[in-house]
Amino acid sequence: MSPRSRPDDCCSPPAPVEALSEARRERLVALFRALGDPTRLEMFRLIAAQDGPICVCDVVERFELRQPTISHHLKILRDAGLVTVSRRGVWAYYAVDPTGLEVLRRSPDLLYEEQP
Amino acid sequence: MSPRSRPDDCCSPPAPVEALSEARRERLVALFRALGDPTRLEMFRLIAAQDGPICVCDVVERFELRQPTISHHLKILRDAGLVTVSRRGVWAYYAVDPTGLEVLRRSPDLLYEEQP
DNA sequence: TCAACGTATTGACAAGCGTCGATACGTTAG
DNA sequence: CTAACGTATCGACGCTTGTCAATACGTTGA
Repeated sequence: MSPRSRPDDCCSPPAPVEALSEARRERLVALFRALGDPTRLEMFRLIAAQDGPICVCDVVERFELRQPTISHHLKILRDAGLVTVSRRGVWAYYAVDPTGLEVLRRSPDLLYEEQP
Repeated sequence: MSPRSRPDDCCSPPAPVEALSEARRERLVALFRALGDPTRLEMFRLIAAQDGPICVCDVVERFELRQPTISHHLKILRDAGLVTVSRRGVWAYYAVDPTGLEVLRRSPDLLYEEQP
């Protein structure tokens, strides 16, 4: 029993929420975490603003961070499924991963319910 | 001069990207960071799944975390503009902040360009 | 073959974050 | 008024994360 009466509508049983599948939740978390850093946010915007893939060397030029740090951030964006990398010789080119972008677009709905 | 020739299209100057305003960037970062944690993601889903505001006591019941921790996460969601709180006596009720949800919905576009 | 270069990985360190117990604050029942 | 309760804040503690220097790896020009 409640040790105290509650307002009428305080604890009417809340609507049950189907938990996201482990995989889907982790995917979303990784995506949000990747964009939840100012540097990576701007980095993703830079990559997304290009017509085609952008060379890592150009990314390095745009930020006041050391090359290994840039590489580290790019890996996080890659692991989150937000960008893809392709190589031509020594050079690496990054581009937006349309799949990841689609997940981001649908994320508001994914937050509400499971999706087929 | 480059100490080495590059592939033809390696470093054609990348498209310039207008930096997000400090305020807009911080807002987005806070939003993404707030959702970039499994607990807060599920917490937001729980709140969003309700027809009306949900009592903190019900949120506490749904997670295997201590009440101060729940309160801490709710504050982060609040600061990110994702939820609002209203009080009736001792009880606190949380609900989705439509403004924050709208920012999330528009985030894919916000990533590309400044918005009026 | 070899030296120079672009990129990725490793290891280290400080700062930030998630969690907890303890406690403070405000409200309400008695 | 006072005791009990719901919620928020505080302080502390490991674990994670962002950054760097050093280094490894693979490619390419000579």
